[in-house]
Amino acid sequence: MNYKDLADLIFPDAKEISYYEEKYPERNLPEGAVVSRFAPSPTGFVHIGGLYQALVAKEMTKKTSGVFFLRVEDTDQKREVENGVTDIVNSLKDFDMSPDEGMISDTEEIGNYGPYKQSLRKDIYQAYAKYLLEQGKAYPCFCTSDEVEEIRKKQEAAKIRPGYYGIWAKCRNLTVEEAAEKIKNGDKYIIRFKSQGREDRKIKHHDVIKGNVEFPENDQDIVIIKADGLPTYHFAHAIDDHLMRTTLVIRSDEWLSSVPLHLQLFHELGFKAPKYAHISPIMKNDNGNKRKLSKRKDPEAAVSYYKEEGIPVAAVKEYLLNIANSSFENWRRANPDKDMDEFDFQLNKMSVSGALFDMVKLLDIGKTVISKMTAEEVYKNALNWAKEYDNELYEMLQDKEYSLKILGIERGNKKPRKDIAKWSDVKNSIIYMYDNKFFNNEISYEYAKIADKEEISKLLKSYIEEYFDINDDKDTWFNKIKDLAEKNGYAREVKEFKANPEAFPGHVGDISTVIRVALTGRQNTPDMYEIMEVLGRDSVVARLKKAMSI
RNA sequence: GGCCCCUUGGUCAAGCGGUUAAGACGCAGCCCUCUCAAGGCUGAAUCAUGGGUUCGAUUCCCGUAGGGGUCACCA
Repeated sequence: MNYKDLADLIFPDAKEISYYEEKYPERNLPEGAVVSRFAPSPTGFVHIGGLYQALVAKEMTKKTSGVFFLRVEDTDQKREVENGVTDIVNSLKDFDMSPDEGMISDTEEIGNYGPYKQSLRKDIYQAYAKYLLEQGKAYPCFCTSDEVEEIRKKQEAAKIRPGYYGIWAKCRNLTVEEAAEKIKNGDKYIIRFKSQGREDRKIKHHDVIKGNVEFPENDQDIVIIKADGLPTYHFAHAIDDHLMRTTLVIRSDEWLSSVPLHLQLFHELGFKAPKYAHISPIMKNDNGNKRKLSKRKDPEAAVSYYKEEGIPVAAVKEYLLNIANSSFENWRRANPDKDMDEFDFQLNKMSVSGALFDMVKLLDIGKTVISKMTAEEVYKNALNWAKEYDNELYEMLQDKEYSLKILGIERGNKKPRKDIAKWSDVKNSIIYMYDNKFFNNEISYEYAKIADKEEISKLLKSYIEEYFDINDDKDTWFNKIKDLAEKNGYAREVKEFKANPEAFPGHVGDISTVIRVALTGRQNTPDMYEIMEVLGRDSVVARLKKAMSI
């Protein structure tokens, strides 16, 4: 009995690997095209770090006219979550990052290199496991988890490196006959890789982001096929990224220390290894310590959070791109109106250490992004968001024509208004413009310098009766407010007041504040002239009269 | 603990043997201004630490400290 016989005994039905090698040929792509992927596990919501990786992969493939595909790594059925795949697909879609190839729904996929769901690739992994078995590069291991645990305890007690390797790898030296007998006996087993590595030798590796790194060789006989017949991550990674012809593996840097193993696997399998780019995770400050953004503790770790909060998709992507290549923001300043895809993304410019997540900066980008949109675009996005997350806003926006006018205030000019960072800000910034909201809500008129009720009433009455005309142009309109100020003993100009503050009870700005508060219930608003224009004569008068009556 | 990686203002960071050590967010002040948001200007604030190497170290080397990762039939 030889290795081949043992392999046949274990995987009698597996195909020859040449079948798969022919089925998934080299891709026919232009020189330098990058094939990369996003390969998450469907274990819950998509993490912002995942989106970050996907964005980087997408940038690299787009830049080189390559292929970006989505592969679902569902080899751990215990951890799998309902709708896991759908969540992943939808999250990518939400950020306009759908893959060129791979899963496009829970069950559908596009592309010629599938299946793109690992649980559907069992026969492929087994074929390659059989191939390794035939060559004596893998072997069945009959150790129970208790036994493996036992070994580890001994190692710990003796203070030696833990693991299943060398002399500790009990099943490694079982003869083919012994193994076959156990199998025929019905003993449970898994398949291990028979490592030829030596811990006292180093391997050098160049990571596209981390640069040159040096590790001891891998000498662990890691599991490649689990008891359920599915592969472990390491084995699946080697098989899939080879067969799917991945040229660049972009993944979180927690994988960096597995590189020696992966390289070894590629080598023993006769595959050409891809390039690796290990990305530093996005961190968070937790009582002075940096830690990864955590699914459990940090709501902002979930990409769904950004959708719920209404943070614009473009803002999230630009922020992420900014973390990835800090030169992006300089480029953005120089090219405020270009599409972010025109930025020349450089993988090797990525930071080797993890960045702290900065919500304040993200929101600042959000403000800029929204300030550059047309009223129509703001309307569309806000409506879209409100439909799902804010009924009241959704109702308000039903009057499209009027909403557009409000959203158009101080927009589209050279220095557009920059006060909305996310869609959930919209309601608060426009609600007072709707008469049905304004008159039906309790208004707390908080005046500032001029706070005497009689004085306010007098001023407002005078303004309505003697000055206010909805048809005035802006200069006339403001001159009239100045007239109003002057007539009542206030300084006509702010400068005049500042030069001689004792001479006046206040100035034109204070008068404006009185009108503004009466008109909107707020001390701070966008340009009051535009507000009056949008509100229209009747509403302005009604509002001012209401304020007088209180 | 072993192995590996990292360390420039509060944050993201440029830098790659000689610089007044960019820029952005945030912060403070001023200007503009009918308020606010912006915008303009100005400012405070950084090379973890100890040794080397060198005419000269933020930059190169070693140590120390701190941080992160990894050591599963999880990915």
